[in-house]
Amino acid sequence: MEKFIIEHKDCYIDDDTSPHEVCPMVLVQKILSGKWKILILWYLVNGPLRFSDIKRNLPNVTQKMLTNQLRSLEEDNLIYRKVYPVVPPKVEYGLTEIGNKIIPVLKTMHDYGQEYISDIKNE
Amino acid sequence: MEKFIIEHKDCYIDDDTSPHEVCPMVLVQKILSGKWKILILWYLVNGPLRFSDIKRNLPNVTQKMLTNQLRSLEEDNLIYRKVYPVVPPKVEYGLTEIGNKIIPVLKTMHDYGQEYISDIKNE
DNA sequence: CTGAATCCCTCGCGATACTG
DNA sequence: CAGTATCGCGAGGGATTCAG
Repeated sequence: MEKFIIEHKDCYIDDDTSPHEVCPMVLVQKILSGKWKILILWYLVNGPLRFSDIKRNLPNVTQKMLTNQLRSLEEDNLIYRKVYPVVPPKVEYGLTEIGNKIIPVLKTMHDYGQEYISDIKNE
Repeated sequence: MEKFIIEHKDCYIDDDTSPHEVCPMVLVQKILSGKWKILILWYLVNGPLRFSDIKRNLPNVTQKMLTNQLRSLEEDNLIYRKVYPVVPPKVEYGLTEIGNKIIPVLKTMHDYGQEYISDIKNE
């Protein structure tokens, strides 16, 4: 919970009894904030991938940003990072247990995105 | 679709047949990017609210930012803005039709947030 | 009450180059 | 292949003031 010292006053939506409680929505907002986070997660749904695999499918991300976002997701325990001591280096990223639990969120997002697109087109 | 001229190359996840197609996940990412968006939407789930009502429950947001985020959500057609010609001014914000469709996403997010919190606590 | 207008600054993000 | 290291820009965000 280190990173998520969230002031309860950030959000009065969940009228939690205890003060200084974490608001779930604020938490999710923080976890998913970042230009490439949900795309990375979405891409890992089908199984672990190597760094280059992820990068290949997110052509507009720079190495720095990809590393950055992966580290952040790793800190939040959504993904794991496994280094194979081989040469050339091989690093694998995959969803953790708690990372897998976010899949429904991603799926719902994807459904909404498609619905949004078709709704707009039909105007 | 004005705002969402999304290069297909941003995302190879949905292997759409047509090039320059919009990736649903990129779309959702753009729609929800912003520090207060999902909190505002989540708060409007229970019905329309006045500006001051929203502000009261998001104590750390400034007037400028709240206005800013509301305008953005309005541009994306997620919320409507209704001005009552009275004095003092009364402005009401509520979910549009396409805004209502995002509720499942918010609910799933909220569930995940709670699960995340309890999982962390049990470590 | 609900804004708009300013000023200002952090930091997210990108471009580029270098390493084991 | 999978990273670090630097530099720097610009947007996102915050504090304050003014207005209808």
